[in-house]
Amino acid sequence: MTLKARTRFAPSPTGELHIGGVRTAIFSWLLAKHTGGEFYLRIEDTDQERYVPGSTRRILESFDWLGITLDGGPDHDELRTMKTDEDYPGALDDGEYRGVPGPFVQSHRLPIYRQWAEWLVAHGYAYRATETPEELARMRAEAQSRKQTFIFREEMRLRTDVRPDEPHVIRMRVQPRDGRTEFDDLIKGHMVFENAQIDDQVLLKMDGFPTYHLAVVVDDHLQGVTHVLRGDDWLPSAPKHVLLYRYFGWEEPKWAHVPNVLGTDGKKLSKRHGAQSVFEFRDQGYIPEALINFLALLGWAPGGGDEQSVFTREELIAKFSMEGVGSSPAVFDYNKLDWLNGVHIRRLADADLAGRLIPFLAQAGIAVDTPERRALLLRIIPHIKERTKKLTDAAPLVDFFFGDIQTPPAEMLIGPKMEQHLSLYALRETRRLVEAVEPFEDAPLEQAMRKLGDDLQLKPTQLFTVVRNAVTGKTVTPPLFATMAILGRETCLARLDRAIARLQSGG
RNA sequence: GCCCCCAUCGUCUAGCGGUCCAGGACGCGGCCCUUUCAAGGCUGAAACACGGGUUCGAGUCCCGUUGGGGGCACCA
Repeated sequence: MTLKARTRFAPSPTGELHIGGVRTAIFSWLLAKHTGGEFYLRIEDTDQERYVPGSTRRILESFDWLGITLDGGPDHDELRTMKTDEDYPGALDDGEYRGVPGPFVQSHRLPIYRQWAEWLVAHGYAYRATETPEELARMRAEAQSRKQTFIFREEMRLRTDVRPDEPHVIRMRVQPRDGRTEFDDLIKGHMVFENAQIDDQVLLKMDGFPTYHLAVVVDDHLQGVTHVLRGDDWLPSAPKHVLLYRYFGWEEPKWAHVPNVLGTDGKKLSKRHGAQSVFEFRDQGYIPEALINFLALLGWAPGGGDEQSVFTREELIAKFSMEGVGSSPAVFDYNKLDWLNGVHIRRLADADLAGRLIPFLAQAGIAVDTPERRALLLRIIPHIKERTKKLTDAAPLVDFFFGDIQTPPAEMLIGPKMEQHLSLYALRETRRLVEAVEPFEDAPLEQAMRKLGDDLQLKPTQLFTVVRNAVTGKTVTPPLFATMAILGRETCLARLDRAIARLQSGG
């Protein structure tokens, strides 16, 4: 039995939850759940400038929609006391869940970072500096003009007599200076970095906030994180974190730098490259089951000869392992997502699908707002399920059930390779049949219609096309006889009458 | 400029030295089923970036080249 993993997802509240980030979150969550451990959320709001009000709430809502439950994260109280009120109904009231200690919002942990930064100074692992961003930019530019890489070291300080009570930053002291820092990454393998390449990173900013580098290390340690999963764009700064763990004398977590998700253009997924928030996927009619399945497969495969590609959440949790995570970046493929979405839609129970469809139908102007209409939708579901790839596909398939139709133009009422009078005759005969069929159900209708087709010496396609178009006003519909049965005798008769009238006059 | 990562069909991938003239899935073509559209079944085309090694033997190990990506902030 593997040890229980505790993982976290630690976004900064700077906007919507992005699918690239979601995938990392999914891997983290799967790893935690696979081992029976915990997965929690931490909000990294240490950059006051980039803070976007409402994004924490949106992040919470995203996980809610995805069905990824958190074992820890900001509670109502904490959310309310953020820079802006970020309270979310789905958040829990407990101050601590499953033993993961909070607070979970970094701006609520400031004294902790200060304390550990001072600890580093006191123990010789960090020092105070006063260079302003402007001065640093100048130094950087100068180094560049001499074609040198700018790596900040304490002897470059403009002033060395920094007193603790004046404004300053705390920088880590990278040492040994000529050594190298090595660590093992679950995905990338053994990593070696020259310390000479690592700069004396600012750990505590002038405004009293920590930088990511300090905060992530302190929090991950204090909150018992066992596996650090994050995008591999963090790889170059990982040695700084490794060094900090060693300075503090803390046990290192397992590192896992997950390859990025690329856009179709081969570039890192970002706002400008077609990357989308989970809400956009939700609004486009994708269901969370499919999105999770798809994202999990982007970079992970069961391996060992297992060629399964459709997974439920539970199956993913059961089969996920870090060994299955690949080391190369993956391109987001909408074709496959669409297919998977269809697969998972087909797996939904009718009532479940109906419930998910209702908001999309409403969006399209189809109100399913009464028990009768709901029952109607439920009757239709079995016939549209396998025709629905995205929830947005349903509306055009069902609208003629819920409202009246435009009487189709005459040319639409003439069947393939048929004359007008023949089509008209077929329609009239169908009308008589519809009036008479008993019971007015799928099978009897089919039987009668097929016989009619034979009698008229029409191919099924010919007769059925004419009738379909007349009764639905569409050329693409669910299967005809079920459609007619659900529409009901009266509606079918009325529409046939109108079609007959149209064809009579339209000729 | 410096540092780092990556490299099997168009895409996601299996492959952890021989069982691979490279398997699966999406997509694409064809056929079947068929009242439209789907769904489903069968089937076809489609890949080990290149060059050196190591080895009896390399898609699999090593080095280099090329190509892609990422990082070099008091942003995460």
